[in-house]
Amino acid sequence: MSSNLEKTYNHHDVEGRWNSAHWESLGTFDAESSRVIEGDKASYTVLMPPPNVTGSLTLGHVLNHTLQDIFIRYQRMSGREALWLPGTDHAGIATQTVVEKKLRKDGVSRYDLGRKEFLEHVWKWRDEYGGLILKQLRTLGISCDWRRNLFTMDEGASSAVRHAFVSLYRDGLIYRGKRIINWCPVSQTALSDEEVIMKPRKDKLVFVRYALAKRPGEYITIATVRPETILADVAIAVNPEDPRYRDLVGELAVVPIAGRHIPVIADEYVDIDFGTGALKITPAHDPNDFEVAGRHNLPVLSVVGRDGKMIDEFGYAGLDRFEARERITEDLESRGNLVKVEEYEHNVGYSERADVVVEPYLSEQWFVTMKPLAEKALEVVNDGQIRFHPSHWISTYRHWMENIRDWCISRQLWWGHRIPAWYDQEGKIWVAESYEDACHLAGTDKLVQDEDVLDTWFSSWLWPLTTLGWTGKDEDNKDIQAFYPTDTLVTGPDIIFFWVARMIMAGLYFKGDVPFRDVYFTSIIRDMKGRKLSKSLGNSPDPLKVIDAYGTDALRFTIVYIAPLGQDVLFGEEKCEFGRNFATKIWNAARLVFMQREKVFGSSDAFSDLYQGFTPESASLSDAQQWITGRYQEMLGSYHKAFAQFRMNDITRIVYDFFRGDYCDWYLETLKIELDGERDETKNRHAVCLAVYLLEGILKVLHPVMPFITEEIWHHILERDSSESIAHAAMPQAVEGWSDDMPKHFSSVQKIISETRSLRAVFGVPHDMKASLVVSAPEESARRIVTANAHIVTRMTDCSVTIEDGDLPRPPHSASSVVDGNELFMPLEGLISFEKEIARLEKEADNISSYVTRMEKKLSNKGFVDNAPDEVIEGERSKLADAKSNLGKVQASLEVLCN
RNA sequence: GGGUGAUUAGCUCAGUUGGUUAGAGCGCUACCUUGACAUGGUAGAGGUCAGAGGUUCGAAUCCUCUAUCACCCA
Repeated sequence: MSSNLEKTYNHHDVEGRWNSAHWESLGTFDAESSRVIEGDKASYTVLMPPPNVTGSLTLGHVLNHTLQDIFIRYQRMSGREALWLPGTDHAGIATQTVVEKKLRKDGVSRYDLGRKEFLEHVWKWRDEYGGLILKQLRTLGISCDWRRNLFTMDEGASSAVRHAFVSLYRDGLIYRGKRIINWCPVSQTALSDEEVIMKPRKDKLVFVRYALAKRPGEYITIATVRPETILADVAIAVNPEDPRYRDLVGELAVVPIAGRHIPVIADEYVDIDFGTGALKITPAHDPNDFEVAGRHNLPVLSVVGRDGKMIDEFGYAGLDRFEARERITEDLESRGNLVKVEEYEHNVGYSERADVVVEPYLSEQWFVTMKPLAEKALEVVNDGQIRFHPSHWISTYRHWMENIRDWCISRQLWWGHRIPAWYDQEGKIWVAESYEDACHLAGTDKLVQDEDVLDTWFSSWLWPLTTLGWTGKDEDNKDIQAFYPTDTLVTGPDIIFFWVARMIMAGLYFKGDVPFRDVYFTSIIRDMKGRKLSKSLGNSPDPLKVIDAYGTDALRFTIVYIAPLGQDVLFGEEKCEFGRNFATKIWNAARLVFMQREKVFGSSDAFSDLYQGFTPESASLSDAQQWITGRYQEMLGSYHKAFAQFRMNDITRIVYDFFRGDYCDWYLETLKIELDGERDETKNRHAVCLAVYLLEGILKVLHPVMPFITEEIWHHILERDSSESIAHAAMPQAVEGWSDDMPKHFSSVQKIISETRSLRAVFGVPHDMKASLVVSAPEESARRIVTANAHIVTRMTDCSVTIEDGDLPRPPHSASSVVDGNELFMPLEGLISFEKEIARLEKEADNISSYVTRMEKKLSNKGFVDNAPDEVIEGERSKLADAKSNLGKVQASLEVLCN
């Protein structure tokens, strides 16, 4: 006999036993293209969003990876060749920063070491610490094919990056140009627009007057939040429609401090209502000004350098830009140019990694032309080739795609994929996949490679291809044939532009097909006060500590249960009590079932022989058994439907409700009673088989969410080798029509039990006192059902049960109630103050009669009767009839009591 | 300024195409530890479904406006 479970559930034991190393050594979660190509299995592929190699496990990862694991395990159990592709990304800025910081402690800068030696340090760091996140992910019990783990800097992935760059360049979609880009003065690199976070910031709006060169004593006043860039002004612009300034257009203004003469120009870009309506134009330090300057053929002057310090010729050089701002404001005041200063709150761009204000900076950078890529990528989402869950993200995606700007992909870093572009001695650009190829093209070996590296996302956007072994060079390998396009992508909505959109572009461009079919956007996790989790707030719980305290299964279950599709999640560690309690409940329910199995079956073989061929269809079922089997079928139906609709938290809800509400609270209670009362060995054996059968079904549907505890209990159902896994068991399917055909007798028994318990409680019948219950049922069929289940009613209510036909006069001094047209009486002789019962019945009668009034009004409404569908009207009529009959019975009870 | 979403019990949230006397968990109250489980069981209290209009025989559900909050993009 498979032994019973330990008396108490210990998640450390169970989760230790079925750990990742165990399954990895067995290859349990490895997927093979041969089983798809040569076998007839359908494939199902999930791409892990590569966590940052510098990262450590967060609750966001927990939610995200749990969801991916749920999808992959569900599909694996549903018979598909399920491949989950893991990996990490090299996180250019973050990693380089971490390593530089470490070196700085030893007083060494990357420039001291030189590029080659610095990169050796980074690789060393990565080998030492980069595996942390992967190790932590394994504690989540996730079922990826770890053999295929990929790092974006691996040779295959790097080759793919070079290939992608070269193809895009040759197709004219990559170019190099001098543009205003977002510059991070701390990391000293360019950033893409997406890496800039807009944050509200309080600044001073400074009003400055510029003297007009040809009109002594006259001024034009502008408003700016960046007075330090006045030194780089090349014009003052006004709106051509603005009557205040019309006659000033064409005049020359004198730049304060700098003394330069600049023109007053007219441009529609200027907002008449902002500030004074006159705008200083500083093309080197503002992208919009840059465009204005372009339209008017104005020069471009810079006064802020790479490190955010001034580089002007007017005495501020070397000052930080914010310091210079203060100083210049003071100087403007002393020179009489300062008109006034206003407090001003506006949105300012900060660099994502270093959290400093980005500086618009004019420099030579590499860009990807996005428009042609975006058009196709938008099309496949618009026409449903790729589906978003929840679908409202389509609008955000569309908006971005329709207003897309070119992607700045060069970074002034050392850690990353070096741009495969070389310059010859004339400065001509040669783009090729290798130095040799470039020399060949250029006809010289005197080439110098571009110093910059590519944006990390330039490798991430190839992730659906590189994880399957695409290097850009070969024909499709077997993995690509079998597993591309992938199926489901689970990711946070915060990287919809960074990653999701760009992968779609890359998939279409390089492979001619979408990279995935469904994108599930996860919830964003916040703390109990609704604040974003952040290290600086100290409000992000350490998932490993939560796992230690509550168990992985508990955390996984809880976080999915509380994460509704498309809404933020408020997480507090203590919420995991919910999942932990649920796990304990499962454990204890299984123990009960196994105890009963031990009692009924003598030997392991006897049980296993009967159980292995057992189906509910093959047994003759009691009312309770029919009912629970029907409920099980309904549960399976809604479970699979929820999966098909990506309603992941409903899945946990559906299983939870069935298990607790139906299986434990009702069915297992009746099982105990039936096994106690029944002397028929065959019936008992069938009863146990059904209980185990349903338990096994529950374990299977729960397994994608709680892999550990379900594995453990599954191994106690039959003797199974530790190399076997429930992960490869077949997912149960609902039997068509089962629950429609099954009589629902037990439902009325449940109602009688609940009502009787309620009567006992409301009247305070002492729990240790056996009461008696009289069921007066007018229908013969109802009497039959109650009779058949009388022993269950008795045990579950602590009442002796008498069944009478409907003519029974009310027993004296009885509490009463009505269920499905049957009257329940509970004689309270000598126990209870009757006022209490009278009060209760009066309240009840009030409720019912107000309901009756409403229904009568509704049904006498001509509009309703004429317009509503017949079955609705029928339904309302029968509700009214039921209510009236209940009301009559309650009133009769009242009369009896009052007399 | 443009867009997206939210507002239901003290708290966190369900409520599937309009047709229930609006549900759950946590918390609260009362009672219950002899054999699965107190990380539990049974019963109970608690809601004008943000506000105002509208559509409809009928609105938590559809429409409009308002308020508050959150996020995204300028």
